[in-house]
Amino acid sequence: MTTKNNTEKDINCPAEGLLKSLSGKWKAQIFRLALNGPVRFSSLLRDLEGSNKQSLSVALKEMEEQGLLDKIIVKEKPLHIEYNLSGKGKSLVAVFQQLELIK
Amino acid sequence: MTTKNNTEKDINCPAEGLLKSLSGKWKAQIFRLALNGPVRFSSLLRDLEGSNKQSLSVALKEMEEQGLLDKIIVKEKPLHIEYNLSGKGKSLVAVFQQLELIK
DNA sequence: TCAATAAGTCAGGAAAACATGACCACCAAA
DNA sequence: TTTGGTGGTCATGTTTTCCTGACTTATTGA
Repeated sequence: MTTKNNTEKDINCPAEGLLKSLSGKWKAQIFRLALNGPVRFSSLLRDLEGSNKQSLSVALKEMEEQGLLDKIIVKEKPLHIEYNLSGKGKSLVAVFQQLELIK
Repeated sequence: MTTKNNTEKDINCPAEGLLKSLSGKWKAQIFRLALNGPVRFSSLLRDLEGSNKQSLSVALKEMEEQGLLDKIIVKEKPLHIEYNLSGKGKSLVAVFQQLELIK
């Protein structure tokens, strides 16, 4: 149940999976903030007005599963968790930049 | 009410609008079919298994509003309506091709 | 030891998206 | 003049997604 719908549709349209992986109320914004450096659960909760723990938790988990974010446990001083844009995530940046030109 | 959510979010993230414009159960598939030439309401209904009038109607309307599809009334022989990929729609193709490479 | 911060989970409800079936208007062929 | 195709709308119901509030575990600074 980690990844679910690898149905016929994904075969028909490879882009659909990626598209789905960024649909949802908070994912694009999380992605955007992650561009500026590692993001953290609690700071996202603060920065994304109107967001909530549950939704962010789910979004982060899914983005991690889809390989867009890397979750790393920082064992230093205040011991916390960071989410970083993965290689795959970074490769999406170019796509988004193209997208922004279209408007 | 033709275009609705030009809220702060769109200002923060120009790509989000486009992203949203292709989220939804049928839009990617409609887009895909529209690549091969004009699509029609009734043929979409036939070709997209599991689809229904209501959902297609809404999807087509939104894609039209977002400027991805052009709705044209063909006044010839059987008098029908065609949906064609607009210029903006076509410029998205390159983006999708890039997207497919990421997988 | 107490309170705070960080990062969550869980049950439940509200809201949004999607599907169903009935219906409608227009046109054309039989 | 009724049957069939095309392109829908509308009311309603189901399903999915999202939000809320209560609770949890671990770490840490006072």
